[in-house]
Amino acid sequence: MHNLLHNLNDEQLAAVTLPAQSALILAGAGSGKTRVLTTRIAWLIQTGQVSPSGILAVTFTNKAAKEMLTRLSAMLPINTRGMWIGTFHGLCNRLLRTHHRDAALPQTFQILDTQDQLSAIKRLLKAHNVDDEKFPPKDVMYFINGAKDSGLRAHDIEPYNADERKKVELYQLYDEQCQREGVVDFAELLLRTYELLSRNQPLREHYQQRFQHILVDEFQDTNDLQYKWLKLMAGQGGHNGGVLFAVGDDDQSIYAFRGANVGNMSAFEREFNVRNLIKLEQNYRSHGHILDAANVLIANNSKRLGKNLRTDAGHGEQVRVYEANSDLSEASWIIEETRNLIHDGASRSEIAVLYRSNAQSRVIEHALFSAGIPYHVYGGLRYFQRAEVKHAIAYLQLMDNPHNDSAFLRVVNFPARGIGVRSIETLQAAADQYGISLYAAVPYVTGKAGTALSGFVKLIEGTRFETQQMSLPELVRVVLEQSTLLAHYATEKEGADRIENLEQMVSAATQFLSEEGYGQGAPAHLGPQAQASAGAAVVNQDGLEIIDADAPLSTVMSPLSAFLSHASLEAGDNQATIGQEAVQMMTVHSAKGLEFNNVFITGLEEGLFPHESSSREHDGVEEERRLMYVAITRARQRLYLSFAQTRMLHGQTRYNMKSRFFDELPEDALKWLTPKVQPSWFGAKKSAWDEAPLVGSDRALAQQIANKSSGSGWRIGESVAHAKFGEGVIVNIEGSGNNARAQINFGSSGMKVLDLSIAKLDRL
DNA sequence: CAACTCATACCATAA
DNA sequence: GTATGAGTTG
Repeated sequence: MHNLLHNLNDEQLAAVTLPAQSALILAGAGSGKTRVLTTRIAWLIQTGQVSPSGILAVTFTNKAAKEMLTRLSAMLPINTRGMWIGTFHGLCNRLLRTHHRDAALPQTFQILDTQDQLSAIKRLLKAHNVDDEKFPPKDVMYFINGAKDSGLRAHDIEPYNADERKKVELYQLYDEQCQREGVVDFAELLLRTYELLSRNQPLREHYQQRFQHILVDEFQDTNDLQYKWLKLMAGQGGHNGGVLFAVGDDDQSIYAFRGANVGNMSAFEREFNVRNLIKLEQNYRSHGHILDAANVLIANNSKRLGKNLRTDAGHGEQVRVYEANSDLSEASWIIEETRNLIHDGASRSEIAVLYRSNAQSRVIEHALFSAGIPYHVYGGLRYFQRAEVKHAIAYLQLMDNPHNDSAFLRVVNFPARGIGVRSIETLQAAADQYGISLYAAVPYVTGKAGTALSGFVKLIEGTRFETQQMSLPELVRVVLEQSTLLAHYATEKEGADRIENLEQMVSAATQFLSEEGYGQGAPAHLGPQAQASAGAAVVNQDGLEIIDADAPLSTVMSPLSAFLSHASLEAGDNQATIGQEAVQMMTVHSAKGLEFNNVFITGLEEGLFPHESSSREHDGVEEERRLMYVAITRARQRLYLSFAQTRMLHGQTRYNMKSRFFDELPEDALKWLTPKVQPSWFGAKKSAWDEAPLVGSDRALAQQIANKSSGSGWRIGESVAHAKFGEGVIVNIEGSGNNARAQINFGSSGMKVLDLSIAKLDRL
C-alpha cells in the first residue's frame, strides 16, 4: 500500500488520500493529474473504502479512459472488472442499451456521428420545405446540439423571435425523425440517459448507491448537461452517498465553442460544498523560462481560480522568437531549426509543430516533405469516417435496423443501381404519407422505380438471411461482397486504398470481438442472451428488479450492434503511422494533454492567433489566451515562437500584425532571433521590408505591392497610425488620386476601409 | 439517371 | 487549396 503513495509530492498525496467527500483538484499543466486520479482509485480500493464496482470514472476521450485503465491494472493486483471507466458517451450507450425499454429506444438503436446528423438535418429541412439559405443545416445542427448540451428539449425553449421559433420547431421535428428511425446523436445519448434516470427513481437510486465514488477528468471541459448528469449520478450535492472527485484546470479550458462551461468548476465548489480544494502547482514538465512565459501570459486573464506553476528544473533556455517575411520563410526557418535539433541528437518525435488552424499546416508540410524530414499530421480523417468505410457501415446498419433512413439513403444507390433522385422522391412521398421509414415504404412504390427499390430491399433481406448464423467477421466479409462495394472500387483507378480499408474491416471486426469478450464464433445477429440469466439482475430495497448495466456487453447487445456502436463511438486512429520516428504536426487544440522536448508555436499573428473570430465572442480573447497557455506548456526544454508578415490563407495574401501575446510575455524569458525594435512591432516591420533580402515569391510580392501603391503615396504592407483606431497595416489600396481608398487592418479595432484623401494617417 | 463542370465557403473538436 | 452543392450535359 505504501509503495502506491511513494513518490507523490505533498499536494498529490493530499489529493489522493482525501476523505470520502467531494473534492476539486486544480491540476496545472504537467502536474501529474492522471497519476493523482488513478492513484486515488487504487488507494480507495486498496484501503478497503470501496470495492471496484463502487467506482465510476468518466473521461472525454477513449484514449484517456484507456490510459487510466492501463495504469490501474499496473497498480492493482486485482482485476479492474466491475469498475466503470469510460467516456460520457460510452457509459451512456451502455446504460441505454440495458434500459432501452425504459428509455423508449429499440435495442438496436444506432448512433449518428456528426456527419450523419448533418445529413439527417438536411433531409429534414428538405422534407419540410425549409429554406436552407435562411436556415443553414449547420446552424440548425448547432442550435439543436447547443440545446441538448444544456439539457433542453424543444418544449423547454422559449423562442425570442420568429427565426428561433422555427428552429425550435425543427428541433422538435428532428427528434421525432430520430425516434422514428431508431437513431440517436451524440448529445442525445447523454440527454436520454439523464432523462431516464431523472424520471425513474428506483433506477436512479440503484446507480447512486452503487457508485460511491465518481471521478471526473478534465472537469473544465464539461458542458451543462454533463454536469447535470454527474450531479444526478452522485445525487445532488452528494447527498445520496455519491462522492464527486473532479480534476481540472480552468486555465486549460479551450472548448467553450463546443459547449464547455468553466463555470461548472465554481458551481461544483458551491453546490457540493467543496471543502477540499487542492491545487497541484508543481510542474514536472517544463523548464523555468517556459513556465514563466506561461504564468505571466495567463495572468492577463481576469476570470481565474488562481494558480501559479513552479518547477525545480531551473531556468533552462530562453524562448526563441522568430519573425519571418512570409509563411514560406517561416516554414523554411522551421526546417532549418528542425535540422539543427536532429543534428544535436533530438528525436524527431520529440519535435512538435503547433498551429492555430489546420489550413496553416500545408506550407509546413510541404517544406518538411521537400526537406525529406518524416512528419506526421494529426487530425486527418479517422478510419471509421472514411467514405468507403461509412458505406460499408451503412449496409451493416441496415442489417441491424433497416429503418435508419440515413443509412438507407447513403447506400440505396451506392454503388449505382439505377435508383435516382426521382425514385427517391417518390419513395419519400410514400414514406411521409404513411409515416413510416423509407425501407418500409418500398412496397408502396410501383413501376420501374419500385422494381429497382425492391431489388435493393431483396439485397438487404437476402444478405441478412444468408448471414443468419455467421460470426461478425464473416458477416462483414459477405456484406462487402454482396453490396458490390469491393467490385465497385476495383473498377476505380484510385480504388486500391479504399479496397484495402474495406478489407481491414474484417480484421477490425475480429479484433473487436476479442477485445470486448465476445466469442469469436458467436452469431453476429444474435440478440443479447436472456438478461436474467446473465446474473445482472439486482433487486433493490423496494423489491423492484433492476437490471444493472454492469455485465459483459454480450448480454446487452448483439455483436453486430456492439460493433456499430464501437464504429460511432471510437472513430479509430487517423493514420497507422504511429510509432514512426516523425516530426509531430497538429493544432494547438489537439496538442492538449501531450508534451514534447521541443515545440514550435507558429503563426502568432493578430487575426490568426488570437483568431479574428474570437474578438466577436464573449470572453473570446481570454479563451485564445488559454489556448496559447496550453501551447506553451506543451514544451519541456525548448520552445520556439514564430510569426510571419505576410501569409497566404484561403487563397489570398494577408498582412497581419504580430500577436498581442508577445506583449504579454516576460521579456527576460524571450530571446529574439530576429531584431525586435522597440517599442512596438512597427519599427521591426519597416526594417524588415526595407532591408531584408527578398527571395522567390517574396520578391514577386514586393513587385506587386510596388505596382499597387502607384499614385496614392501609400504602400501595401505599410504601417500607419490613426487617431481613433490606433496602429494598423495597409492591406489593400483601391483607386487612385482623390478616390484612393485603403483597406487597413487595425488589429483589435478591426478592418477598416478609409478614404486616403480624408483620413488622417501617420506613417510609423 | 449519371457524370461532369463551376461556384462558394472556410477556427478549433471528441464522442 | 479543398470539399460540398448546384447546375449542365451526354
